[in-house]
Amino acid sequence: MSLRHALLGLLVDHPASGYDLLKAFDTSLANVWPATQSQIYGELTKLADNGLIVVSEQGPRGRKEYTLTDTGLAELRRWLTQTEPQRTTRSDVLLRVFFLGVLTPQQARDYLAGQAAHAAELHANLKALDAAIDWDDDNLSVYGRIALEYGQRFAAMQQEWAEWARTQVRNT
Amino acid sequence: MSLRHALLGLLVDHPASGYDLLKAFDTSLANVWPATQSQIYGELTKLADNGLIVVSEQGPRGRKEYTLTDTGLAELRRWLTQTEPQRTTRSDVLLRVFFLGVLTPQQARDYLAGQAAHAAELHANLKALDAAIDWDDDNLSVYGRIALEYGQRFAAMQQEWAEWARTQVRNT
DNA sequence: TATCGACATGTCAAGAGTGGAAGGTAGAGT
DNA sequence: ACTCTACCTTCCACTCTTGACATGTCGATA
Repeated sequence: MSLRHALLGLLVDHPASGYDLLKAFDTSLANVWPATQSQIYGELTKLADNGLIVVSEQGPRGRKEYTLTDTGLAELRRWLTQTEPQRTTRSDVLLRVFFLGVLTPQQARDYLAGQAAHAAELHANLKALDAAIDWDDDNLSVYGRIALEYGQRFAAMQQEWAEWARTQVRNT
Repeated sequence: MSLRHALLGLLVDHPASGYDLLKAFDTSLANVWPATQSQIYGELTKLADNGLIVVSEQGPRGRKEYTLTDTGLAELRRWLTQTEPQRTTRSDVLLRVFFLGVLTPQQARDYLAGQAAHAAELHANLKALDAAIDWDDDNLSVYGRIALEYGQRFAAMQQEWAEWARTQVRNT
């Protein structure tokens, strides 16, 4: 249900087409709320049907540019302030940990080492990204920076945890 | 699909009915891979159709106890060693951060403060749970402990991040 | 001028996940 | 004897998500 609001949020700053939004999902939002093309186009149609956005301009190649309506902005604000974020997350990585007992200790350690390596790589990438961006004082920068910081802390935590976990697996 | 393998994993130690498994999902696995009753019963039927589990005993009240087959155990091992965990997670909490700019700085800080409080509460609960459990040296204990440690570190990280983030939001 | 890559949207099938209704039994306590 | 609770399963309707297929146009460049 958040996809709807993610689209509204992206349309706050400037109108955009489904194609534009698709790219936004593939880049900046990819690590937070991935979405496919079919989902985005479908949701945009529904959003327009419900009057939360409108087609403000038609471009070449059938391009339809959507603009947020007042109703849409109000709905976005309502979502942010009146509803609780859903905190039920699924972690495939962690789920597997519960069942590592069916493998040999060596295999279990390999798995954890793999996760540590993956987290380390992600951390390095995010750090580089952070350094590469020229952060301003505007809203987008402030909140983008906060989100990126989350990613970095999360990756660091995962790496440390996986490395620690590896040492906990003894040859029984 | 991970639900399938979660069920196989739970059946490794001992046979269980859908009802038993439902309770397992509601308690220990709730924070890692939540699942509803409809999903579990449906998946068990499919698993049995495919020979990964078998009905080993019929009890009172239509109770069907499932046991893992050799094929099922092999599939679980294959999943753990041959397939990569899916790392695409969705975070509603973080998604909202991207759009806090449409609120007033005060509202944004309130949101972050709420997340910090929530994480603090979760951390305290997990810490208490950790202290309450009498950890052994067996596999279940080792990997259960590792998973719980993840939860604690994650909660702590979220709390620290949210508190830090709150200080980043200035009155512009 | 031909063609290729980026632009741009639509649709469909299948699987995953949610929430609830419906139906029924065994056993424990009053 | 009665009733209540916990036990136990099946089915359904709906939404969300994925992945693939289909279709076509604009603009640059060789």
